[in-house]
Amino acid sequence: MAADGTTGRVTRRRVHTRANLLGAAFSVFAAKGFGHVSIEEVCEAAGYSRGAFYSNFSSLDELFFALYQERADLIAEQVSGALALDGPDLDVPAAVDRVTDVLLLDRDWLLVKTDFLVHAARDPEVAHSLLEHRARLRQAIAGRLGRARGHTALPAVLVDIDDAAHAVVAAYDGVTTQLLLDRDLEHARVWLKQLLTALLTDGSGTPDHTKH
Amino acid sequence: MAADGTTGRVTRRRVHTRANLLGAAFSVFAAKGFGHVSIEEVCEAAGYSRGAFYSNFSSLDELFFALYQERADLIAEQVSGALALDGPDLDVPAAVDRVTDVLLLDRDWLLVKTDFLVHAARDPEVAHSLLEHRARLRQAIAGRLGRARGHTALPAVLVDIDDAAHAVVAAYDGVTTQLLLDRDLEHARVWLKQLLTALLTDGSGTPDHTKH
DNA sequence: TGTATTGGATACACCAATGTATCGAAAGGC
DNA sequence: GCCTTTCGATACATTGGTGTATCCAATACA
Repeated sequence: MAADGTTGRVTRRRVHTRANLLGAAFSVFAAKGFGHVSIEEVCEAAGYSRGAFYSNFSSLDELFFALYQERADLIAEQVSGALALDGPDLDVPAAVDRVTDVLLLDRDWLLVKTDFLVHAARDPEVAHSLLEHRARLRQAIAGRLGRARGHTALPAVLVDIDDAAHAVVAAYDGVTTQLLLDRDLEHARVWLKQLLTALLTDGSGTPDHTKH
Repeated sequence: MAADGTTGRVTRRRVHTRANLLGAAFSVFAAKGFGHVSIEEVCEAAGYSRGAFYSNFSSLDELFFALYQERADLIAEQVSGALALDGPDLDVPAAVDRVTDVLLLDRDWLLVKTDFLVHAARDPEVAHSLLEHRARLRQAIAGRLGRARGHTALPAVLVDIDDAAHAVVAAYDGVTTQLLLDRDLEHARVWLKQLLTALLTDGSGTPDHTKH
């Protein structure tokens, strides 16, 4: 049998090999891009034979999907953690800093994520799952913004907290795109903070002149 | 000989078939994504044999690159046109509207462009050419913003016109990502305008309550 | 510890795509 | 309109990846 949820007997090395395959796949996908990767390459990188692969997954697509889910959950957790980290409210700039660091740290993840985006853009079902992940992120952000409200006034056009959260994600996506091309992580960090500040304050905030 | 610049003799149907191949490739790439497309598929879609392909290009990568260049130039022209369209200065909102329409109109182009991004992210040479294209866009935008200066004040954090142009592109990228997933063109248009307004004004602009 | 069961390796047949080499047919120069 | 050059079609050999079927080894449970 393949990777169906039914647990006929239990397993132990199975989960191990599955994890290894996923880990190796992550590296290979990041390096070559989904669509330029063969099942054999993944197996070789993980140190397994193709038999192991087909025992755990039924296709590359399935593995890719599982891989994305796993990592996306992890990131979502980290972001939530970074947002919840400080006290009951306030200190948006600090939160922005922490989130920025979490989101932009791992170039490999950005690559895989973008591959997945391209994949999802052509498959409504996959797209749905990605949209859900993004919704989760937005909720965490919106919740955090709600707690901080009153301290920082939003610009007139972003009255709605939900809109503000949307804007944050859009800024993140925009900066990600640039970062993928110029590989300038430091600049991306600064830049994302700058963007978020512009979006989340009404302009009367600290006129921070931390320029390139 | 293949596709070298040296014009031994002239041609005529050659340019025609080349254009056909590029056109067909655009559709096929948009539908399936680069990396899931074979040379044969492109040829079949264009109504040619593989001989024709190898006579005009030496690899799929080369064709993809040529395709991107062609379309990117076209878009850049359109954007410049839309920006230059109104008088010597002013009317940022109108310009925003026109540019928004140009940039988000063609889903197929967004798909191909994102594929190209993913491709470029792994190949510095390709990345360089994409960065140049983006720089051209930014220049056009910055120029336009310069002419409009004084009428709309930028937020404190975006003092530099160049930074503002950067922000516009980032907003575009961010909205593109969302649009690829939810396919809601109308919402994306509204949303991009909203974002740009938030970024390009100091918050004292029209409190436009055009909400979803 | 023995044994029923599962996990993964090996071997196989198969297909799809690639790149090349050759040839007939357009097209342009004269 | 002839003849040379170029373009593109066809045929071929080759490769690389896929999926399946079979078999041995590791593992859970008694």
